[in-house]
Amino acid sequence: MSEVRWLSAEEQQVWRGFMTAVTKFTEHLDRQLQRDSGMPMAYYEILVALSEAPDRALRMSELAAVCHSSRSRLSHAVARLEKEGWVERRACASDRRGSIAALTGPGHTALESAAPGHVTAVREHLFDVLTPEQLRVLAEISHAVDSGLTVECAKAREELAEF
Amino acid sequence: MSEVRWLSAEEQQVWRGFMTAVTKFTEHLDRQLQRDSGMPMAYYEILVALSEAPDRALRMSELAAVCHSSRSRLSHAVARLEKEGWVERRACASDRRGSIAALTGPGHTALESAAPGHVTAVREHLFDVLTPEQLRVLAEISHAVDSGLTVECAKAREELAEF
DNA sequence: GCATCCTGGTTGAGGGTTCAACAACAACCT
DNA sequence: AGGTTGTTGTTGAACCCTCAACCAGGATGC
Repeated sequence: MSEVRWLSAEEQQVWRGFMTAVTKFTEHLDRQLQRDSGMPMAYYEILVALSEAPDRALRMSELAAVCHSSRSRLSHAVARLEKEGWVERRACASDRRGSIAALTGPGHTALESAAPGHVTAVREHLFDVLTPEQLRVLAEISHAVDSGLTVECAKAREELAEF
Repeated sequence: MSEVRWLSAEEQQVWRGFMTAVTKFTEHLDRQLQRDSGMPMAYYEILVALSEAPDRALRMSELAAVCHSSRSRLSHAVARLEKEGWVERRACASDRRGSIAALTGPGHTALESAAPGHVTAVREHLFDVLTPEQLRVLAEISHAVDSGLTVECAKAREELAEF
């Protein structure tokens, strides 16, 4: 084990500022969606993913990949969305293990009525407060962080594969 | 009500990339801390806040403000931390409603043993993957988003005050 | 064919968060 | 003093997520 590379004072400031902003931002979006449309953001994203898929339907595992969600989480979520009448489950023809989640009519309606408020919140609190240059860099940053984590996952898989 | 300003294709790309990165990043940190130290990140931040306070103690409401947490959440969290033996509650001398949360010895030890792993994860997946210029802009962005939300809160309070 | 392993999906328990309701106290005003 | 209002903190129910365990079904090897 090598020495821990602690954060400098400036780094701590950036770090805390970043976490504060992200926390407040996502909490704001989540609360807006919950209050105005009765669904958490994770569920909104499931509906969006389904609405954009061919036939508005996806296999559970594909849906999980698109939403960056665990299979377990998705299973619970779809159960809840099904009870709400927004999604229905179908059997998968080609693989009898498979389960297909499909957006229903009411589900599509719910999504359409939730979208304006959500998009407005995103625009007002993200796009409206940033300059084009900051947005450009934000895209870079997101990409860098994301691939940093993807590399991490690949490394973890490699380590597992060593045995 | 005016028209909804929908996101353009480029904006959607930035938005989704950003959310993906943030989600994966925070989930990674949370999992690391939970796995290696048995606490979620929210609890780590409570311990940090206490450790930096005079006498390693803070009133619940101040602690909530520092941690950007609701009073309810903090109350539940401190109850759990107390059961763990990491925090203890004391009465507040100047205000009999008040409750003071204080870091215990074991709590400080737990924090010290959790810190290296957490800081390392933050460094590896945030600071190491960004250029100094990107970090500078990230600080700007965080500040802009944060004050955008703070303005929002002030506006909400004003509206309430109109009645 | 069949044993083994892997994948897709679900389930239940445990824990964290939110929200609304509440109790206790402080502050203020008359 | 006494009533009203505001603040502090807690509680319980409902909900969501995580983790580990599990079942069913495909895939691979012999």
